[in-house]
Amino acid sequence: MNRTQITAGRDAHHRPKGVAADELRRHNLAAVVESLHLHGPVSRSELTATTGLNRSTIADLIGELTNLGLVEEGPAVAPSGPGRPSPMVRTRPQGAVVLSIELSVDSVAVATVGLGGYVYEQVRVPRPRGESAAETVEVVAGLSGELIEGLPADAILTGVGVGVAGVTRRSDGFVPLAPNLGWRNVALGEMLASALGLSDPVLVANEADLGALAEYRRGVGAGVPHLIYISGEAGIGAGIIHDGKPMLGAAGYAGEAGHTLINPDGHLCRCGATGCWETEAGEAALARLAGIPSSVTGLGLIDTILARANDGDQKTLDALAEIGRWLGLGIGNLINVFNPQLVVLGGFYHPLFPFLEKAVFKGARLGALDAPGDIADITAGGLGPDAPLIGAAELAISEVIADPAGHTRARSG
Amino acid sequence: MNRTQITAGRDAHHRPKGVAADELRRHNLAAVVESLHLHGPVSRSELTATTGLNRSTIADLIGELTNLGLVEEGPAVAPSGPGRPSPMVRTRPQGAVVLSIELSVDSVAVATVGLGGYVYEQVRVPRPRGESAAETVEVVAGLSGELIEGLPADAILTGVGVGVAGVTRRSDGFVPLAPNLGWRNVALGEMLASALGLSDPVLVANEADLGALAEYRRGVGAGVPHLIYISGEAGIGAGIIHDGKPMLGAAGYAGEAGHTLINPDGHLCRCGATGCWETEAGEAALARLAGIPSSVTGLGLIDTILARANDGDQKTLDALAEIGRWLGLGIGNLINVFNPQLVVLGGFYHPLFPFLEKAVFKGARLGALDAPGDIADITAGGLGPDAPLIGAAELAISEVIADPAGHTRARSG
DNA sequence: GCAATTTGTTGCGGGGTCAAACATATGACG
DNA sequence: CGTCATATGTTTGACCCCGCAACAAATTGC
Repeated sequence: MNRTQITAGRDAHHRPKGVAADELRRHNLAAVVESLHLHGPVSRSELTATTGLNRSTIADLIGELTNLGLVEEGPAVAPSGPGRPSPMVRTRPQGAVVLSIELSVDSVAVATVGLGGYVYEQVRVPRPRGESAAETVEVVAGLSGELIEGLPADAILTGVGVGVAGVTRRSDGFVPLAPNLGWRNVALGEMLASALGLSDPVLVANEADLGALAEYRRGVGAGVPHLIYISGEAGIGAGIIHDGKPMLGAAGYAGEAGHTLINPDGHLCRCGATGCWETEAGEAALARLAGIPSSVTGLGLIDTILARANDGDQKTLDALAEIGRWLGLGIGNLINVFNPQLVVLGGFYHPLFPFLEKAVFKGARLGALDAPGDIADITAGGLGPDAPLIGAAELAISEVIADPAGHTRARSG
Repeated sequence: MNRTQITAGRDAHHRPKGVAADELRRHNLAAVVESLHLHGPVSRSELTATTGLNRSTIADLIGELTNLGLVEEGPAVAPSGPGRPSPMVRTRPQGAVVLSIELSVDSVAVATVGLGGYVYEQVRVPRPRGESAAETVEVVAGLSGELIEGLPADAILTGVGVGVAGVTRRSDGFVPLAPNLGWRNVALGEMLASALGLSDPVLVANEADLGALAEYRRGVGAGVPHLIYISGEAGIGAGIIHDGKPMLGAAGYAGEAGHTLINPDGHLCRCGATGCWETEAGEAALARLAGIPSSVTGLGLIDTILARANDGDQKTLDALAEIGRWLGLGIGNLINVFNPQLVVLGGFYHPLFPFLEKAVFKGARLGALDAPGDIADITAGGLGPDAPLIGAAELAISEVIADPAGHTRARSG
């Protein structure tokens, strides 16, 4: 038995911060806006119930939000029982509109989205593999300009969200590595900001992370606080929502699951290693197993596979089962490590899911620890190919939600 | 181009909560106590600087904490320059003492720890493999009684923290599965609560999760908000700190990395699968490769290995290199997926680290994506074998920190 | 011993929420 | 069709919490 004072670690620079009263107001405004943004119009009295705040406080908050142009009150709906009807509160989409951009391997998409999730307009155009960052940015800037032109006169643009198929640094929108786009060390945030000519901040994030955010907020995973989104494009990426918040890691590179080792005796990967998850379960593996030349990629490949599978072509079905098996094994690993409630499949796994499903479940069960009754569900995404685009909008809108007063005040001054 | 309203998901039951003024006070009290608990005594003026709160507010907070018996002020230390000296503030250990318990495969340990990390007493006794939960609980309850007897008269016991080498459900301390202890469906929390005869809540958590917490709060990872702790006992477990908070997953089973697939052509695992991480890098693999009979386990095995390695026995060194290689490959996978700043090795990897280090780094580099300059560091733990025990204390003390006033009020009424 | 400096202390004011009283709008009932 | 019960918006006052400013106290340096 000993008796000692444990000394605190040397490099301990985390110091808890105090909080003043204005922080409280900001939090409560955010709670109201978030509730309306995610769950749509509700009556005032429902808001008091869900937030736990007092009637008078809610009235005050809604008053401020109305003045900010973010919220408006409609006529009361007839309640079920007696009592004074409570007016419906809803977001005012034009009060905060964001531009959302998705840069995928085979296409780029742009949308204008208002608070509450109102999509004003949306375009997607193909992108040739190998196009440079500068070229892609130019295309996107052109589309963006058109969409912004098309907005109503009273719409207030408050931010830009960008999803890109690569490793991103969120602090400044720098993309050190996007192997499937063929980009390296691209200052994407800056490039887009100057090409768009907007004063608004440009928030850049990884495509899979945004897919996860979108499916969590508006897709099959709505309200499921622990989920993983698997994005199958040229490579494999994962986006993780943990306890309702995006899990990004120290530098924002979390979820780079494509190059985790799963089969030391497997195939050689472009990354130099052998048996990465994406060499066994990715697009290239699918083409290889299905006997389709590697020159056929992206949508062309998936359409071919899908057509053959629907025709009952055995070689294709076998290839899909093998891909599904490896996909499932990798998912089992992620389930063990993250303990999610739900795994959502996006990218090209989405259209192929009916043919993958059985093998995926089998593979995942094999790997996942048998904590009884707690196996996560696996499903195809609810938003289809637009998940990352919607996620990019949500990313930008989150800034408004986090500080409704501050955000709107900043652009009037 | 289309024009639609995205509908929010059907099952969306997350509703943001509002916050009142008392929540603010609680937060600020917690900030002060946490700062003192983690970083030791500081002057009042330093507290105003680190928390960002006003002088008068800090005075008020310290006054309340002093009345609660959680904090005391000492004489002022001579400052460097001119000006009125500021009194030192420190935790009052006896104001909140917790009992911490660790149930490992080969030993059990008990300690009494006061606020600020003051260890009153600490015992560790061997545990025979195969001992039942009831037997282990009885042993632990006996030790706990002695340690509680030995506390000063004015010490106030506020909680119990338990670390156990198995899958745990935090809500009620239930252990559905602890394969390395040979336990299944054990209501450990309830058993300990009644055996100890204390009214305090018993918080049960996974050993690796607590190791991570301990190393983050008081070990080599102090202040490093993104770290992974790898616990090598009979199996392998991982505890994850993400953004300064334990990452537990939906049901608290996150980090069960031992049974992730890493080598489909590897050895058969007790879990029924083939090529799990722990069959390639765990204790059993070490014994197998070093040519030591499987009857030798735990400390006996490690001591033997260590002795032979120190003698320069080539077979043992080769075995360690092979273990280290697989350990590194698995760590590389975790790095890709979590993007931590630091990986801390605990359990039997701790004493063996000098012999594993080279192979571990090599293996981890192989798997980890080459985002330049962002490779996580890998190191042996700073707290040695007691990390989970310290973590269990931190877990229980966290309850006091989170709500200093509420917690102490509860036990006077 | 006096000025400069830093910090504790005290009193006041403002922001934010809550509780209670009052006003208003609806349904139910005779 | 009027009254009552019910639910909810509105207004007012109170309380809590924090920041600010003025003042008091304790130390250094000259």
